[in-house]
Amino acid sequence: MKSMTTEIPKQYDPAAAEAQWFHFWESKGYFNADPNPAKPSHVIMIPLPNVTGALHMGHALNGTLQDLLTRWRRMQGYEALWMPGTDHAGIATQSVVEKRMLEEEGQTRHDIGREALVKRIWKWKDEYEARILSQLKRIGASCDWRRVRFTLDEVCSRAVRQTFFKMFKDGLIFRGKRLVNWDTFLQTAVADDEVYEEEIDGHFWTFDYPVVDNAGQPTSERISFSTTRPETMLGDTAVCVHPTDERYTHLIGKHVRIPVNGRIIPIVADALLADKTLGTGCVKVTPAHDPNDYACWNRNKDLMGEPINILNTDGTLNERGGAWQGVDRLVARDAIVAEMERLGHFGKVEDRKIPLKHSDRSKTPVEPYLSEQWFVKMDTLAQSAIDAANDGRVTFYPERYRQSYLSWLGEKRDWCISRQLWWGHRIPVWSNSYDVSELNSIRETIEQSIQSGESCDPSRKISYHISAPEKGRFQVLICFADGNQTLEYAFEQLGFVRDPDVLDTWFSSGLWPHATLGWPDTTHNPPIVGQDPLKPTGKNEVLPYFYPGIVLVTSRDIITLWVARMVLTGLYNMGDVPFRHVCIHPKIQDGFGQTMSKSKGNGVDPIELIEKYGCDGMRFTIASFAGETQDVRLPVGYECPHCQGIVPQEQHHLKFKPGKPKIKCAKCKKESQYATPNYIPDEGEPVARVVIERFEYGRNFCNKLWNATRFAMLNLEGYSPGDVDSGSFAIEDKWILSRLATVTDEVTTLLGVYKFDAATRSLRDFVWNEFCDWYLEMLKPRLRDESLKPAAQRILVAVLDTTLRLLHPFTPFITEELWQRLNEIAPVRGIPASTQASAAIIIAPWPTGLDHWRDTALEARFYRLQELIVAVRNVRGTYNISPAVSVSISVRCTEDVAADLKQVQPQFELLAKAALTAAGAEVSRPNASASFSLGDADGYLPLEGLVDLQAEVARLRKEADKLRGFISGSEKKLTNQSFIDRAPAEVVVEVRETLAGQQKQLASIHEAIKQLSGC
RNA sequence: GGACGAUUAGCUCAGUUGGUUAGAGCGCCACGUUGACAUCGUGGAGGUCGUUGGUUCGAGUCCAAUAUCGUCCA
Repeated sequence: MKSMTTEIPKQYDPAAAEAQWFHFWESKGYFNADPNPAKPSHVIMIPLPNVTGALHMGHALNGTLQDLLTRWRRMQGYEALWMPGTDHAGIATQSVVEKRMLEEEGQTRHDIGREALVKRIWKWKDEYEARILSQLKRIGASCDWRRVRFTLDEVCSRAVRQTFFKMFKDGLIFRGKRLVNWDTFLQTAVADDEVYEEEIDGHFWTFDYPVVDNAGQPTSERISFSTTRPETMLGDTAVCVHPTDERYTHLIGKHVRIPVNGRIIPIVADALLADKTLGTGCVKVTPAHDPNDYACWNRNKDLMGEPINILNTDGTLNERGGAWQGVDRLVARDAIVAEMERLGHFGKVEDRKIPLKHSDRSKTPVEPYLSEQWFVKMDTLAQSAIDAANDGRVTFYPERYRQSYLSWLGEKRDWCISRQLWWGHRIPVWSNSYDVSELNSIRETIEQSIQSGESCDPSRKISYHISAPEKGRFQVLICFADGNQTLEYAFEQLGFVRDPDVLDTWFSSGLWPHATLGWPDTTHNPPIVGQDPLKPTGKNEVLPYFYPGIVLVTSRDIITLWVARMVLTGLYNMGDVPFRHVCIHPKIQDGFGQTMSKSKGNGVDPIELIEKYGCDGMRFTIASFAGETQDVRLPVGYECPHCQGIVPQEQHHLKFKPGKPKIKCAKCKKESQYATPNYIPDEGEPVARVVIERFEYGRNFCNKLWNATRFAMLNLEGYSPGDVDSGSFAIEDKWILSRLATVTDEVTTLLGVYKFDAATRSLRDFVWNEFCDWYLEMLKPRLRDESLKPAAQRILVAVLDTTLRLLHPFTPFITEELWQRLNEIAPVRGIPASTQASAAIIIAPWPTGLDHWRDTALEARFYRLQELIVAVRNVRGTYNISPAVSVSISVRCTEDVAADLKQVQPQFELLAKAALTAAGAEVSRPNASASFSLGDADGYLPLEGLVDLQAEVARLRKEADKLRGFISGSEKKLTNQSFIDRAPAEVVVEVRETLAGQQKQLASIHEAIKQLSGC
């Protein structure tokens, strides 16, 4: 047993502990959560990371907080489930894979086809999912790994299919037109977050259109407008002026003729689109190719007629282009300018910088393009989610984020759910069109098919919609519920074709909270890795036990995209919200205030920091960031591989440059390659690795904790468990127990409202500034005294035990390591009565019921002692007295303070290297002594030969000056009649008392100055 | 353009309902390797709280305006 204590190394080795204990926890099944009627459940659904790439520090923060909460609740006795998984992330992933394919093989998706592309993306997904999950494990994530899900897996797919079917049947899904960002190079729509804006050199042309009379003949008037895209005039459906623009009011309702194609279009008034103060005040309206124009068209549909699409998918003009059909839009642009000039409708042209949206994938300009899309009707769904936040079923932390959630939902804009991609959940709708004469026969065919086959309830397998006839034809849309492949095939034989589009990624991730629990399956529990075949339960016990969850932990940018969708789909499918709390945490930025992201190339891999600072050090630091207000800025550095000097990251280091740029160390002047997501360093080449010095905060804290425990263990020789009579507690025992009780209460409360930063500070201050700096120091003499040692050991072990448990959610690995070591030396511990400690800290109970230790009066008394000791140290510092030299001190003070002082007399030597010679009201000032005053206690240090009279007087005068400042502030208040009259009585009393104390203190200092100066 | 947040010590950040002349970590200065810890200890220097105006007996804290930065939505 004794050998154990001497083996403990001086420094904590994070890598060893991390490898050992993660495996231990997982193999013991401590992460697993299963329905258990004896316990309340606590559920957190991970904000599923995209499989596009590896995780960065933003994810590490998110994961750390969820793990912290999960471990905390688990210790509190909850059946704590943290559900892991990843998102297929439609366009993002497909685009990464396509890009790589193009770079490495020169192939596009059209070269290899849908099936082959999807197969490749699955391969990519497998690789990155594995990487992501292993990163999460490295940060200590105590997810129930048996339950890991993927949005395209069987379980999630069933939920998607069922939700779509239900919505289709309920009439919530419809087809509609919408402007999308069209990539003419890749010939696909791209999402808003896949485009970036870039200024290009362009032109700003001014033309005019002739106003025509009712017969379509030109009048003498013309109306001028300017544009950067003249070719779109082929698709104009109106020109627009401001309704109060006097230049044009007489023209509103009249028409103009487009000179290049002769089409007659109306002049409309729209206050939102036209701006009197800009240019001519008149604009052309091309709803099919401009979002603002499209919005205008929506407001003025009746006046304009249908939007006119002039483009083919490859960016050439279509049949609406007339003479320019088949010509690329940019070539046509110049031709049309020339034609307008020839016809005499050209005004002028000027050069201008034009902000233009580009596709992130092809780097080519995108065209706004009107196309057919699928939508979900949002009115009632959005309202249900609004109600849930308004009536408190869903609460936001911090509260202000409720606003962005509500205002976004309040718009109730229909949700466009189709994407022209191959990677994702394919829309389960088949369509075909028929001549009106076939209407009855096709309806009959469908009805007959529904009745056929062995499937039970016909209304649950098929839902169809027949459109209103147009030009003698109508369209039939059929949505099949999951598991009707035979019917799908049968209808394909009839010529029905499945929609090629896939669903928006958020459609599936929005179902995450209930889909992962097996919904809509009511007869089986969701599958679990390692439990095969499924245990036949006859019902799904997991879903009702774990739904609804408790808290969603995420960052603010997906409140609308994801949080709102989960709430409304949860209400729609389950009839209840998916979680009660939404905890919004800060975003991680680099040293320049830019949010960390893969595309910016400024992301830092948490693994790099874990290897440098230890997982617990990383976690503790990151938890200390997670407050309610600010985002977190992390200045990054590169550690020179030659001399370990730190080169601060500069912005140019983040920009992608071809080749392998080097970084130069300012210290040793050597160059080296550096770690960046932009390239892989050469094999065997020395690399400057990423460091973030702020993480030393957590690493140092862990080392401190390690050594405090090490100290305890080195002093546990001969430890025996046993009861400790609280009557025998020394003042420092009572103090540390009172502080421990207070901190336990604080941390518990703070975690409950997701104030991780404050909880972390509270713990650090307690461990470092109270437990280590004061308590352990004061305990040293007792641990050397054989008669006092047994009780001191028991209290020390008990305090340490509780402290480790409080820290476990923050720093799981080091606390488990120390707990296990403590279990070998002191398995039975606790005060006043001792009990057998838990076999692992991860399942140890969270500290509760310590309130009876709290004693604020005692804490105040102890604070007076600390002040005294600090004052002595201050004097020592001033005179530069060597720590080897002991001084003596006498204190003039009240008898209460004297009694406390005498109790801690032995520690004075250790804490201030001062021998307390006398304490009490009768103590007088010795000659040639330095002194200090605390108001109700004055200390004297005889420093024969050490005291420099002049220096001491100067020091005291400085003190006195400072006091006078305080005093005049207090006096000023008390002589202010309005203060006396209007301030609350207790505040006035407080100021009076403060003033009295300050005056007393000043008097003591004056006395000392008087004596020293001998007058 | 709208909404929200931030602006406090050289750096990164706390500061709960307005109440002594504002705190922490890092960095800096001085001293110190005393058997838990130099990833350490002790002491110290250093901010008037972006700017302007207002409310109040009293403002870092509340209100208004303004500047700058960040984020989301247009």
